[in-house]
Amino acid sequence: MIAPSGRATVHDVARLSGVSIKTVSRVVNGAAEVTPATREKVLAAVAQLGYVRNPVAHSLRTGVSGTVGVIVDSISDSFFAALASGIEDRLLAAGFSVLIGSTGRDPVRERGQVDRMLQQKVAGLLLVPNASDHSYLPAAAGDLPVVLIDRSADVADFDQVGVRDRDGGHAATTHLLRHGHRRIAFLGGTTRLETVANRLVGYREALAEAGIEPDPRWIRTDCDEAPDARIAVPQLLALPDPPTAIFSSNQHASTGAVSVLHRTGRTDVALVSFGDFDLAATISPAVSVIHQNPRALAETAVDRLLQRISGAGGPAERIVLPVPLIERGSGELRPAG
Amino acid sequence: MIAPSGRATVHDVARLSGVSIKTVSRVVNGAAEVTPATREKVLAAVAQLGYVRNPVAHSLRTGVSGTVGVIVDSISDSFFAALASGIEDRLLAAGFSVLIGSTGRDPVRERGQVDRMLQQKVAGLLLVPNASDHSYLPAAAGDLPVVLIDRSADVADFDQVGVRDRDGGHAATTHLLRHGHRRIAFLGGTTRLETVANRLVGYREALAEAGIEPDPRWIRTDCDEAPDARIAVPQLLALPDPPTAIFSSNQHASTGAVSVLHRTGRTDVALVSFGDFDLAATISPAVSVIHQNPRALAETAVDRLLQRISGAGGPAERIVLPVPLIERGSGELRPAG
DNA sequence: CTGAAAGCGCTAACAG
DNA sequence: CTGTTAGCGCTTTCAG
Repeated sequence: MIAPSGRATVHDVARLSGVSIKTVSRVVNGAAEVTPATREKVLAAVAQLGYVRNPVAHSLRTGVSGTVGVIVDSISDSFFAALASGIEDRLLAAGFSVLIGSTGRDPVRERGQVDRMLQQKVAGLLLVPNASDHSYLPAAAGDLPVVLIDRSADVADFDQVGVRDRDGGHAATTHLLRHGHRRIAFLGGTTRLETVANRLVGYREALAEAGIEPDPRWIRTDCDEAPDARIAVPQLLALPDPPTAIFSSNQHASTGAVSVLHRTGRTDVALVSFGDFDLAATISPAVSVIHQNPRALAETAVDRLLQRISGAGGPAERIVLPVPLIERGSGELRPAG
Repeated sequence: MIAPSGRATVHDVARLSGVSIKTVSRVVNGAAEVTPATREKVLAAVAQLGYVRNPVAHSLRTGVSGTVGVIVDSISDSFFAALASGIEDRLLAAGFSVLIGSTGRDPVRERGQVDRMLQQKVAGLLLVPNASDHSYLPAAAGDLPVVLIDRSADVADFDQVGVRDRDGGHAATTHLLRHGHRRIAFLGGTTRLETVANRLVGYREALAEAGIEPDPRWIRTDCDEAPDARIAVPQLLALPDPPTAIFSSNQHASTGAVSVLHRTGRTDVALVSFGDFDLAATISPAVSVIHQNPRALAETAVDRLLQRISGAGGPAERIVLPVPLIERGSGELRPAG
């Protein structure tokens, strides 16, 4: 007969096993100095009562909990959803619970989420920071382990794991150049996000290496969402000397671009997307992508956070993951004529 | 000068405002019986110290927290991601934090997530139950508010909010029949999930009303994921008298079906998808869907949970949301010939 | 209307 | 190696 979890307390276990509550605590927490015999007795009582440590009391006493806070732009966005999912899997395996929050890219909401999680005494924080002032973070976090994901904040004190944005932008653009394109458009969101800015730098560098000075009208940094791209792409294609290829630097712009290209029968326009998306591999032509692997990002970030939580120190580190180019067809199209 | 949140305690506030900690507690919790004058003094001290109630201590003392547990099949699945996102938005607005967990449709993992959340003393639980035994739930949950989402469990004690699965299946099939189809395939996952089973019932009923006895081979209940559908659809189309239309009862099967239809040039096959998905509206032909609105589901479920948390009783209720049919093209294709 | 004291369940000193 | 005592920050009898 197992009692409902969480009902029995250390006192119950102590009484049943005939030891003091401290000894119970020691056994439960795996402290070394307990006689095997006593340990057995306690463990038997624990099993019999179905005793589970009350995490709330534990947290109040120790000041930390078995919960990690995760803060992303949006939970429904496929990239962040995959990221959050990877994080949850790995944290669960390590015995942690996940407190989740979204910012909607609103700095005020982000701040609120951070504060809320700090109050909950999370054991660590995984944060995708917005493009905004983060000077509050070091003081707010104190010595709480924090790992920044994807983007970095404007403070240097934290571990950060991201991807080679600039390399990805460079590789995508070079790939299109190699397939004969000279007029290549850039689609992306606000360059206030360093990731976007870096992808744009990679694009510019690749063009410069090919001796190409991009027409400013090719560069659209107003495409944060799919509908933006559905407006931008037709405008690009209506230019006097229209681009024959597009490097889309985020998945939303990519899906917008794909949909409008398909709808207008312009599937001859080459396309490389930074970030994979649903159906990218199966529409025709399939979309070539720079693969920003959210699960790898998740695992790397969690592992780093767990290191920190377990006290492994060292200075703040910046881990940068490579982003392979996956050829699927759309990026290998050659310009007409 | 505001102190870092969470630092000051009731004692600090009491000392500064010259009252007892109990009075501070009363003011902070909005209890009625405090003199306006004292209240002002306390509030001033609270503001000055940047006092924020320690939720952990509060939770230990009261037995509940300001956190709600949310358990879904998968965080990365677009439907559940949208659902979780809607839940988070609405709970945040109500001042609650969100503890999230996924089950991967594994009953053991589900049980573990539920237990973990109960231990954390969540204020309520939002659960998408798997097709499995839930007899443990009533005892485990005790009087904790629980709202089931999308699917119901095999126990009757809980509120549940879902959609009209059978109506949706019926409407989708009838829609295809009206456009001249007689041979309509059903694509779906395991009928152990009541939602799938009900959609299938709707499909069968609609066919029966049209005097059609479906060929058993038209009915594929082995399509839980996109790749399954990519295998099933070509097999369906290779039948002697192949279906001219498909009712796909989940988004994954739908994306799989779409991709294989496009790749094989069979975009003449009519398709209605239960559940919307990315790009459904913008590929060609655009995919007609039965719209299973995850945000509406989220809001309804959260509202019901908040009612329960605030003590509004009443017997367990089953709330069923309608699912409109959105015509986009693929569902209005007529059979060839 | 307000305060003193007890205790939620746990862990950390400090003795024994 | 083990037990006693105190206290994390909060709410809550029960007096005043």
